[in-house]
Amino acid sequence: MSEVKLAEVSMKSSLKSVGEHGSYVFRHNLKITQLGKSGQIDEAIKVFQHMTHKNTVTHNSMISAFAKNGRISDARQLFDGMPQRNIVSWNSMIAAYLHNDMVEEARQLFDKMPTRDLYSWTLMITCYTRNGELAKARNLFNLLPYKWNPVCCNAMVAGYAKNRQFDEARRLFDAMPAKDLVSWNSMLTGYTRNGEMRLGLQFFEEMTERDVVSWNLMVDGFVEVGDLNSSWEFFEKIPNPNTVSWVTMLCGFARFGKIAEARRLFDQMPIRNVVAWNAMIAAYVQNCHVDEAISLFMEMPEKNSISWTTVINGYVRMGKLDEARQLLNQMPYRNVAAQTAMISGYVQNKRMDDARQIFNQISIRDVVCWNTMIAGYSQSGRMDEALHLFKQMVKKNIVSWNTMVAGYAQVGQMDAAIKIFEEMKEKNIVSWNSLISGLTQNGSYLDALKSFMLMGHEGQKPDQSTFACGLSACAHLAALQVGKQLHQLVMKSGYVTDLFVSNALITMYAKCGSISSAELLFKDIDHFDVVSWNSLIAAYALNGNGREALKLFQKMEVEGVAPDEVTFVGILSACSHVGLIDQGLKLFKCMVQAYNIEPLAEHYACMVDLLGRAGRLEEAFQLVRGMKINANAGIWGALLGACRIHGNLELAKFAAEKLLEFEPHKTSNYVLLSNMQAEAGRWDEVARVRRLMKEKGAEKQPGWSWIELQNRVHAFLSEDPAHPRAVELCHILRSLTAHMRNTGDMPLECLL
DNA sequence: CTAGGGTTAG
Repeated sequence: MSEVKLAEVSMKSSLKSVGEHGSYVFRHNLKITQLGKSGQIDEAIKVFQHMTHKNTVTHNSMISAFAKNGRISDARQLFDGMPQRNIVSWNSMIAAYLHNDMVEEARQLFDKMPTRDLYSWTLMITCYTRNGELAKARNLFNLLPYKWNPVCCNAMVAGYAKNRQFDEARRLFDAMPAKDLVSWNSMLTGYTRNGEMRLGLQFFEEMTERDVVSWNLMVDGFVEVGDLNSSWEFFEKIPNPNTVSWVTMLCGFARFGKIAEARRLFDQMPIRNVVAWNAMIAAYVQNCHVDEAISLFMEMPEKNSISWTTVINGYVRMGKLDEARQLLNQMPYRNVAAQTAMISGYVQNKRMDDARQIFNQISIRDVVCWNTMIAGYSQSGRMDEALHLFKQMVKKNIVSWNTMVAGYAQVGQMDAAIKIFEEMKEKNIVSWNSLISGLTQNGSYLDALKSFMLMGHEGQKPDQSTFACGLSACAHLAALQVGKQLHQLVMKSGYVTDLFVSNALITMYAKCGSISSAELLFKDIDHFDVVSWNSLIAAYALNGNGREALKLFQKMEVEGVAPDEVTFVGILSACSHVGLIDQGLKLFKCMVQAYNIEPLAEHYACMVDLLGRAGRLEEAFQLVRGMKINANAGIWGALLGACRIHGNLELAKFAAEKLLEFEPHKTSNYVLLSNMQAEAGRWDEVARVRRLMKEKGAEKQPGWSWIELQNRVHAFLSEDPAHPRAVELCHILRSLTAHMRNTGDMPLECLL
């Protein structure tokens, strides 16, 4: 009721202004609309602010101008502060949200608005279909009194078609009493944008009337599926190609590296607008011709913010950060996209302080900008700063959440990662993969597999990354049966050809001791990479088949595949396991001299192990002392182990002390040292080590063990009374230990 | 001033 009155008042006031200042207001309203459409938002604001008389239409025009330039919060502020609102004001604000992908806000406004018209309903239907909520869109559509209005109907057809509901779209399309060109093109868009070019072509031939949009859709559709020949064939047949047609074809060439063809098109174009110039510059940037991009940028008559952003991105891609920064500084109206490109450049080069400086300059930041910054901090391991920004963010999207999960996982803070993951309202495949890969990388293999299962229950299908992580977890658990099941799933899913997956499969079979399956898989791979070779080499090394590992290494050299640092970790450990001391030393030398690979801590650990096992402790120690890099726990652990075997107490003490600097909480290190002291009868030292252990707060870490039974992985915590069959288990274990003692097989813990 | 297809470029 009150709204009707309000509308009347608004009507009266606008009639009044027509009388007194009519042409003045009308002129300026039009100006605002034009400036808004052409991207000159600052000019539009100036006109708005200087107007002496404004009416509701003035405000509505300004809302649309803001919306078209991404200034959604300004639009809303204006909407909220308007003296009077009519139905167009509401519709314009809903449209503003729709065009800025803020479907939820649009819906809230739609629910609140006092009266609705055809515009409102059509807007909302589009909102729902953009969000994939087709049922809700259809419900609205069915309620409409004027649903056979072609505009409204087209919105529904387009919604179905874009969401691959071709049958529903077609049914509605066929039922339409009055079809226009947009109706036909709406259907066609569904096919071409979804890569269904067979159906698209069929439909295109059915069309009684076509315009340049229809043709452009076909050209772009063929580009999308990588069929450049058909694309070109259609492009040449377009009766009156417009700039969009030319640019679409140009981009098609650029995407497939045909830069000369793209340039030829650019030169032949009858009209070159800013978009065309930008497309050509982007074509050069995509194909790493930054110099050409720059010279074209200099030449172009009129530059917009996209032109600047493209060349800045070009420099960033080539790692020329200073040049990029210079351009950014020269840019007349710096926008978020350009600034974000710069931030992303700094982030990639771990220059977080420079990135932060740019970030702080930006007044209105978008999600991408925030996410880039957060990703930068998490990739640098600065999770506190990442979290600080994350909490400050008002509008987070799924990428923001995923970045945090991955960041915490990377620095080993899995509790924090899980907490963020569980707080997520919406999860996608990346969210799950971040969690599962985090669990795998941090040694929680069982939880990784559990999450893999849970993901399936929640309706998310695994992709190549999920499979690679799941298989890696199986490898570490030596869970052959579960691994085989994953293999089955991989084959059904069609990811068998993925190199990461194939390599993970090889490693899984190898670590589960099924070396023949690993070999079989290796033979089946079409295009292997160095990782495939490494996987099988490591497989042989792990299974004590050092000679086979070395043979494979030779074969790899014969086939011209350059080994990398991981390859050498594999073959050096193979040599160590089999006791090929001289061979190992030779290969180590060869790695440095012939392959120019700087030895990593892992390589030194292998060498220490190799020399240590052979009793050449002094040599091993000299090797460690001569290293350019810092020693790590692996190296000192290997040395300590060797000292243990050969009873060198002095060196053991030294190695143990170093080792405890890295792993002060690991009980087994103290136990090893204490046992050695005990064997030597140094009881005072034994007591000292025990004391040290208490001081450092090292506690006995519960040992997890696992076993596969009937295709399920069962986990056991040592001294776990909670296990339903603990008593039974202990009984069996005791008899097994006794049996092993009798037969001479010593259980592991008796060796310590 | 607000709604449907196409807007190709960052």
